[in-house]
Amino acid sequence: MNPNLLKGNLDLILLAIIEPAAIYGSEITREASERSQGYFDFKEGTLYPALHRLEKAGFIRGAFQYLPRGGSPVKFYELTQSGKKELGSLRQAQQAFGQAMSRLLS
Amino acid sequence: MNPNLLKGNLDLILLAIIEPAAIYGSEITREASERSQGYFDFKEGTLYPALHRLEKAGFIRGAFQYLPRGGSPVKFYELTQSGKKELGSLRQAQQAFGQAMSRLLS
DNA sequence: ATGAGAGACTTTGTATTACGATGTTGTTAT
DNA sequence: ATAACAACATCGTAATACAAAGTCTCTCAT
Repeated sequence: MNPNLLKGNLDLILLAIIEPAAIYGSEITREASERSQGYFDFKEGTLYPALHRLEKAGFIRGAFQYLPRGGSPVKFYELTQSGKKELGSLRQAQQAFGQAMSRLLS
Repeated sequence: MNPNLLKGNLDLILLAIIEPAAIYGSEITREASERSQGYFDFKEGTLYPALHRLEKAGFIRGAFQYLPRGGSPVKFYELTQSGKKELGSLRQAQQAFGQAMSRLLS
């Protein structure tokens, strides 16, 4: 996979995955891989800095929490109000870009 | 427009525009803008380095040529054989990425 | 109790790339 | 001759995916 194709789309993907319910890091990677039928496989160096970026921007909020199955606490992320707005914007931007691309390539 | 969305797609766009017939720099920008109904507006600092990169990679071949209407000679680019292959690969990669994205976002 | 191991998270450094800004060159018009 | 212009070139910067290495906390077998 061309890494550059992901640029600018990663935030959208992450926000979209977090949107329906709070979820933690590693699960995001699994979810992304599952939903895309194995196409996406986020590396740790990709995922975590991106989550931090989104949290710092105020689009998501993270909190450590213990899992029922035990083990170390994991960091659950959920969308903030501004994150929902951002998700809408990103969806729209992506659609516009896609349209422009398909017009251009046809 | 989010500049990052363009990352990884610029090469595809340029090769696709150059494919049908040899064309020079500024005209590529005009063509891209026209075909995308004004969505794309490549800056010089975006276009020319990208063309150089593609030329260096052997995907396109450039040659200065005079225009009928006079003026300074402009650099016409055309696709090489390997450039046609690359264009095919990029089209395919972009389609796969798009599919993965739509699956993930739906 | 203790050490090994695993799972989740963090951080650092690197390469790529779009882009703004500035400069250069050759041509034409005044 | 000078100015204006179009096309092309180049440099520095910021953003970002990613590989690699490290840390931390808990669990489990010995």
